[in-house]
Amino acid sequence: MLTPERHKLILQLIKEKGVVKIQDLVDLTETSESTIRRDLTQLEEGKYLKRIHGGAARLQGKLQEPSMSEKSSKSLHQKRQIAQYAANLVEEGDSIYLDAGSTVTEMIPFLPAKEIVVVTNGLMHIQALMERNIKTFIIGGFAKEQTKAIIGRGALASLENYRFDKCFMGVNGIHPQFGYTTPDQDEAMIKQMAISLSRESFVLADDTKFSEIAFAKIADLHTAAIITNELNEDQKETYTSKTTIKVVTA
Amino acid sequence: MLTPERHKLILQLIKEKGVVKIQDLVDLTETSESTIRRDLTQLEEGKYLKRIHGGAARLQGKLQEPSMSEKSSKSLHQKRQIAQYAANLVEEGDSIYLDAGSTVTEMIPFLPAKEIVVVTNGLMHIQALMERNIKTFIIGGFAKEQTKAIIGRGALASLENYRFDKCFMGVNGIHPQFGYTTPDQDEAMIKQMAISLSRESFVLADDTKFSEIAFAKIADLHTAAIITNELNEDQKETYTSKTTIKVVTA
DNA sequence: GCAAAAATCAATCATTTTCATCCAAAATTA
DNA sequence: TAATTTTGGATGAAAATGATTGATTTTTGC
Repeated sequence: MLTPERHKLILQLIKEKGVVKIQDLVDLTETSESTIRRDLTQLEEGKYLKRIHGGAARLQGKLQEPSMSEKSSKSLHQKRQIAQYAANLVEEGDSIYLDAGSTVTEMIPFLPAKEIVVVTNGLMHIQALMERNIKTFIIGGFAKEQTKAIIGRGALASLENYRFDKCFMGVNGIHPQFGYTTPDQDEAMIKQMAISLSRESFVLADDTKFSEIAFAKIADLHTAAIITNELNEDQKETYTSKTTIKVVTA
Repeated sequence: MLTPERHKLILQLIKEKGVVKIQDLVDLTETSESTIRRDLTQLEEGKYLKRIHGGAARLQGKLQEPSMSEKSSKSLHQKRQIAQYAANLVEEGDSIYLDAGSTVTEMIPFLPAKEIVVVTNGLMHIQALMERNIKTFIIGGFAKEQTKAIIGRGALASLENYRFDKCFMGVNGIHPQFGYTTPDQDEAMIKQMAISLSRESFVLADDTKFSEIAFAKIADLHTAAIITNELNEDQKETYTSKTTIKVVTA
């Protein structure tokens, strides 16, 4: 049984029954426990389910509020610093792409409102963008609940119609060898496409993010910068040495 | 039986009956007394129940059911009635289009969740649809702030890729001569296109809505129904005489 | 009311199940 | 063919489980 088939089956079972046991999945798919475990790990990384001892469970609807721990923490402050730096890169008249993701959302309050056009696949961004009266386009496609992102074949086709001066990407992690990474292949494809449609690409990464499906090998980023902070000299070396990208400390 | 399943079962039983005996839980879950005791200890720590000698009991004190606040306005009640009627028209396996608008939003809680696919241009719908785990696609295009609708050339192009079994339209008004009306030409075009892509079309209109740019002449609706209520006999005559549409009173 | 009997309890331990990790074989791709 | 990806099995660690023990609480019989 092929990987996408198994994933689909697992998700369907979880949707129906709420929980599913690993052994049942092994029997059903006629594969090994190892394989099912890998599947579950991947699906959990993509925020499609929650692993529990003995199997997996549907994760309940709302993502919990950002807990105090995180809200007040250094992490948020960092995110905002980076976001502000990134937003200042946008010039009046620019057409930009904003990737789905919480770090990118933080950019919106700092964007120059006049005369810019924003295209996004992030449902979370829409409200904030409209409140600032920014001309906003959303790409069409499948709405993924967990990340509030538009993904899928349709989304790729929809995205193809645009060109951007700059695009801004969130990442789940940065891997020295594989580039910027995100756990979900579908989201990775969208990111890749957006980068290819953009004159300049920027990756927003706070240093908590410093490994899964690479959505852009560093070589694919023609003109790009990792916008981050508190990167130590070793890390800087690692990334800058591989290509011509800039590492900016906000 | 997996731990979360047992926990869920225990909580459900306690919710229903107020108290539950350990031995009953042992029999029901086919596990050992030790396991149930551990479960109860954990659930008590999480403040989900109170342990008592021989079992566990619901803890009183807090969460009350939703208050009176919501269920007054007659208009809302009407809208909901209509919405519920419309939602019942959707069958499992249907692919449907939901037009942007508050009346249509009301349909979502009543939709059969299984196996349906929803396409929409209504940003307001997305959250509710995703919460119900309904496969949701949004069309791409310009995000209009006032109505939280996706519109424009891009939206039309995006919409073209779909076909629907049924589509559900909100309207601003109904005009005897011009048909269903909406004030915005862009939105009207989207509506018209959706109707042309759909095997059956339904218009949701409470009687406060019974005249600007017609988005669909009655003749354009092949198979369609106005779903409304408290329509008087004169009005009924006016609309039914013009074409084969049905007027349904919810 | 009181003591014996019964039931329930927390704590501990051995067993079983599940887990992450590693490695080699198979399958797929270049 | 070589290189990469996917798979399945093996390993020891970690977690969950079930039985046992003796203490504590409740019930029973008087």
